[in-house]
Amino acid sequence: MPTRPPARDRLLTAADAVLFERGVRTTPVDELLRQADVSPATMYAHFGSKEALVAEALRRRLSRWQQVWDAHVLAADDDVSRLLALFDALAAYREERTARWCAFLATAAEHLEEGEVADVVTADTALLSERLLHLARPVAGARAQELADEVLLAYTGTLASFLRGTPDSAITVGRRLAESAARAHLVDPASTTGS
Amino acid sequence: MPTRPPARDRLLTAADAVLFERGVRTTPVDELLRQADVSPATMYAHFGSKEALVAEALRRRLSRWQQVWDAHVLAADDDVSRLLALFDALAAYREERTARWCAFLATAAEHLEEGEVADVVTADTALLSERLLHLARPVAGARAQELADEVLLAYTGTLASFLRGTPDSAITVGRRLAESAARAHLVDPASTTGS
DNA sequence: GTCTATAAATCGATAGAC
DNA sequence: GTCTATCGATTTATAGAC
Repeated sequence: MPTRPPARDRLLTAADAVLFERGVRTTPVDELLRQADVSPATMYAHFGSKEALVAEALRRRLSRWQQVWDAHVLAADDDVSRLLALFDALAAYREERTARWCAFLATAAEHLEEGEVADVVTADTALLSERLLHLARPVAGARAQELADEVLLAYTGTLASFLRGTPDSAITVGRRLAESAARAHLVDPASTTGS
Repeated sequence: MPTRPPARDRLLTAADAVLFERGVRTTPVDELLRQADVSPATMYAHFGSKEALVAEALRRRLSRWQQVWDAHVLAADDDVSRLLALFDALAAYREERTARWCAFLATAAEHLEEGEVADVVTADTALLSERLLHLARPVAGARAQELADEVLLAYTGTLASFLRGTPDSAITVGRRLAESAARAHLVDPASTTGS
């Protein structure tokens, strides 16, 4: 018979499930403790603060998200598809993890202060910027930065669209927008200068 | 000599200045009272709750934003420019009012519950959807809905990009993305069917 | 209409025992 | 490592006087 996971894991599981659906600031520590069936003292023994628990949950999210994105980039078979794999990965990721919109942007919106949590949010943006620039290079050459900026904005727009009550169609629209941008760079002769 | 504005106006001014820069939930009523130099009792006599004050501040924002957008649409002199005036209006609006990203999306992100506040957020999205569909009609004809969706997503992406620390370049990138989408529809013969 | 003072509730974190 | 009980701070909202 299956052993019950340790308190630390139960806390992280509960945090991941509730925090980014109900909101980080909106969810009291109490709620996490109830869902994980853990006492306050145990939680503070493991993490030291709510902030630290949130940061650890976010780091796990970022790590998993990176994996999913990687897999979809590898599965794609041409340069444009690899660039747009971001949107396919998003669709897949949203099926395995629940979140109202984007855990990182949501946390950025709620936490102005600097600290451990803000660092993970920054790391997410850095990951997106670097990888998109890399993936845009074969498509747009010397103008890769421009294209990467456009794809990141379309991706960010897709995520924020969920706040407007838009259903999954936002992924389709965002992908289409990014595809238009990619094609615009493909037919542009100046863009292949650096390839 | 200038008469001091009544307490109600001072409260709304302070709310507009602080609430959407520091965050609605993050800003205590106390802070607004101090900035407006108004006592708690007076505030609750006028508005009844923090929620109601926030809602009124948001309604004023929406009203002013609509004015600015209108002016930029009227100033534009062709169909594509009128559609993209949204981004020029945003640039202008951001110079006269301070906000971390978008007052409406930020409020949507912080408030899950239904109520007065959520209604204003919904009204903002409805305003954008309806007007963009109208403005996209002359450009994309029967495919106006597709184009309107794309422009709204690019706009939403521009706003949310501010959370990533992107400076004003987000407006430029978003506008470029929307322009690509518009041009893609212009050269598409199927899109003018309904014009 | 506006004030001072305080109630009432919520929430993050700790003390001390097992 | 984990628990029960509680502290201390913060925050929304109200009571009662002027």
